[in-house]
Amino acid sequence: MNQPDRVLLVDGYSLAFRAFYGYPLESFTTSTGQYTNAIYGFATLLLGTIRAEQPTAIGVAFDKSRTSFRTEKYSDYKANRGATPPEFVGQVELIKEFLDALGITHIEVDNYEADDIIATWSQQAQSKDMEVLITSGDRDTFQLITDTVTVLYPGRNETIKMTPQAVEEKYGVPPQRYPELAALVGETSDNLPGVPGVGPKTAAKWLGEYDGLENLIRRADQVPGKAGESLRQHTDAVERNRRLNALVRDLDLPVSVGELTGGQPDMGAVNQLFDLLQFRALRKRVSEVFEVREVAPAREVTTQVSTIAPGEVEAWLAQQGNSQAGIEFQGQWGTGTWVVESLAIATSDSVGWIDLAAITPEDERALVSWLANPEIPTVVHEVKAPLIGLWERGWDLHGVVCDTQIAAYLANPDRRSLDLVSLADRYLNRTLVAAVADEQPAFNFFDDPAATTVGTNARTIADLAAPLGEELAAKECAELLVDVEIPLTRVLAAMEKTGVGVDTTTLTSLREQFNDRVVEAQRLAYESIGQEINLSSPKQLQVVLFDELKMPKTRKTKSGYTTDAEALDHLLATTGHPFLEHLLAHRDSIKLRQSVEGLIKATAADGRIHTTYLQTVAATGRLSSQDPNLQNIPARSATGTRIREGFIAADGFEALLTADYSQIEMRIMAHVSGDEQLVEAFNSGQDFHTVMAGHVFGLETSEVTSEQRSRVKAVNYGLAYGLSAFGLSNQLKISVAEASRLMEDFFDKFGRVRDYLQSEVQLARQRGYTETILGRRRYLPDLDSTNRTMREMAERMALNAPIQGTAADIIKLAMLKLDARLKATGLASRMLLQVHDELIFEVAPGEQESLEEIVRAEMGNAVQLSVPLDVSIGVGPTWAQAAH
DNA sequence: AGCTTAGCGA
DNA sequence: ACGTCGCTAAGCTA
Repeated sequence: MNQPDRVLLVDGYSLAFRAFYGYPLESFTTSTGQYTNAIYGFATLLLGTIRAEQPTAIGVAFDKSRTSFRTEKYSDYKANRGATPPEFVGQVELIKEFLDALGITHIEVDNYEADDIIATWSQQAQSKDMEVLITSGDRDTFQLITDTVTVLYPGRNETIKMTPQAVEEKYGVPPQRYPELAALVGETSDNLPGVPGVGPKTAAKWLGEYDGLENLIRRADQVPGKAGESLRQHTDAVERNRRLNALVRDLDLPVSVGELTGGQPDMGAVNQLFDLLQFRALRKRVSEVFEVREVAPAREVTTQVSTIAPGEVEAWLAQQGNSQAGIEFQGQWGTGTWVVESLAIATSDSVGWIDLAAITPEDERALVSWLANPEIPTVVHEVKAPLIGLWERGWDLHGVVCDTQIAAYLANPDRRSLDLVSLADRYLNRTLVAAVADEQPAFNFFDDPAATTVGTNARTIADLAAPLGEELAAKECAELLVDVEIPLTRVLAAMEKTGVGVDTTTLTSLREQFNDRVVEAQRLAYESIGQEINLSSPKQLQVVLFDELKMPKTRKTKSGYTTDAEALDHLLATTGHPFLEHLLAHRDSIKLRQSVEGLIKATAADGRIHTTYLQTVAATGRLSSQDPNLQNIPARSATGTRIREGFIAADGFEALLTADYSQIEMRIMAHVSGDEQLVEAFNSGQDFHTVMAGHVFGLETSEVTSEQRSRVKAVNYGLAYGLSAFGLSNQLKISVAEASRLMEDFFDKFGRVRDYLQSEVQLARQRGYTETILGRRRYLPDLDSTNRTMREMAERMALNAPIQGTAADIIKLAMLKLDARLKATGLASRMLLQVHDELIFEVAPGEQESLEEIVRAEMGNAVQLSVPLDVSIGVGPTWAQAAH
């Protein structure tokens, strides 16, 4: 290993503090409330220094705590320092994460300060003939300056390079005497008073005349004047100061200076961190700064990919035996089409690429039976789309033991980058070059350019199985993957492939109707303000509402005042201006028109809409639906519900059937909390919210008013979300005091619920994660955040994740059971959609009764809880009419 | 292209 | 600061 010859030593806290005060807090706050000014500034300053100084090795030292051997010797040491601002504290860990991502060493040592670490490194460096640069805002480090040791000291506008000459010039003493001067003068920032009446000038003069502090003190009686008198009276303080400001140069460090490196950024980790911190421009700086220094960048692994020629597929597959294989499919999928064009298979010792356009019938037979063989364990990344592609060909894939995307999601469901490039970087420390579309591949007659890309991905997928498997095993989520998520992928694939039927005529007519409303509302709106503005532009609306019409200001947003429906309603109530009415009507209609428009556009050639379910997005374990989102089709307003009239059963089917769990989250709450009254409320068979209200207000159910019922209902629903009295008061339009009394009444009667909620957060804080009934975890490191907003948000997540996640678990189990049951009974009816707590089916002729029975049974018995899982079912020719 | 605001669902 | 989890569309800014 090369000896570094120019080492940069950084006092971490010192630099972080300088950054904290140098960058305004208000401008550096993420949307989640995380402060980032110190991190941003730290990164900027550090990268700037690296760029300017080009060190070959870097080490960062942190103070381990506010106490050290110095405070033991002198309890007032640095005692004048105010409490560290809480906005700063939370950023230090992230700064360390940033350093980790850059591959820069940072250490701290019990009982010693960062400067002592730096002094020791500096000492070690000198015996190795290395040049040393120190970044520190503490003047104590000046004692380390020599011809080869320079301190980069932050000045007002620029960093000053403190060399021996600079110290001599500024203070009149050589660097090694600087601490003697400081001992005489005192150091207010360290709470070390010096000799009163003695400043740097006198001190420097004395040190020169008497040849150092030791001699000065020995001959103190010869020092003339008032200052001399003062010195004699404060000799003890001076000696104490000198003892305390001497840096320790022979610490036992976990990392010696020779082991420091120049850093090697892990761009995956940097990007992940910067995503979190919402930094953008800084990424480029990182790569620029480190590229200039020619740090070995990519751990690129070249994969040898063999193109399996037509006619050779069978032999090649036979050669692979039944060993575990990673598969990458290449093709086109989305909006109702799924085409697999080629695939690569990676086993432990080879990678083969097969072009499906060029295979022989014998090849195809061999490949089809290889893919369908459940005895061959296969690993795929994001298997759902290509699986449908295989089905389109009449093929199938069995034996999937791991979907690397889902596995990575289960390991940490809050992670957003689950693409292969990120996983390769994270788990294999391997850089995959993302395919660049506009790059012209060199022409090669024999090798398809797809072979290399697809083959490399297959290799990566195969290699990811082990580390992901280990992580899941350690997190006890392996069964969840194998028994639930992977089988569910097949069920979802079938639902997507089937799609849901729409009646284009109905939708088109709806679009017309909604459009008429839009036009009319717009006309009236323009009329009422005497001008034409873009009603969809919050910015233009603000001008009209607040500047021109001088309406009272609403709640603030980042760039002005909100014009959301709630605020407009309020303005309408106070001002009665007709514009607001028309504006709201316009908003409403334009939204509906757009929804219908989207559905029409999304209708595939087969007259059906094929949504895509995302299995790895929602941090709680829910599914999400995309392109189009069929999980947010209007349901609450009468007009909105009309859109559901456009969803119909296809020809050959007699109706749609919807089945949903009633109050599933409250039932889960009853089960996990074990609250007897809550359990009983569900078992009573009476209206749940009314029974609950009866308990809360101490009334017979028959005496409960609808007002009381709706209040308790709001509490019921809010509970699982970590509802606050404020939130409840807002929702019910009652005072905070009233809301908090209501919550107290509730918890008085349902004490076990309160206990459960409290213990849930406590357990999550202790373990670092929450858990659902199936062991699905969600990691919540922010439970320990020093930032209250972030911590409280994490606490609400900790309350909600087990409930929402368990509900997701339950319906996933129900879907699996239903799928199996439908197959086993040979019914032609099929499952089409999932909307969190609801499933929608297409009923085949004559099957309504048996389907209803099966659905009720499998959904109701998906798991056994201490309360029944109530399922309500509706049937009708359209989704609207199948509602109940 | 990416952010902000708004609004729909569970 | 003040209830969780999502997706989409539009306007606006860079």
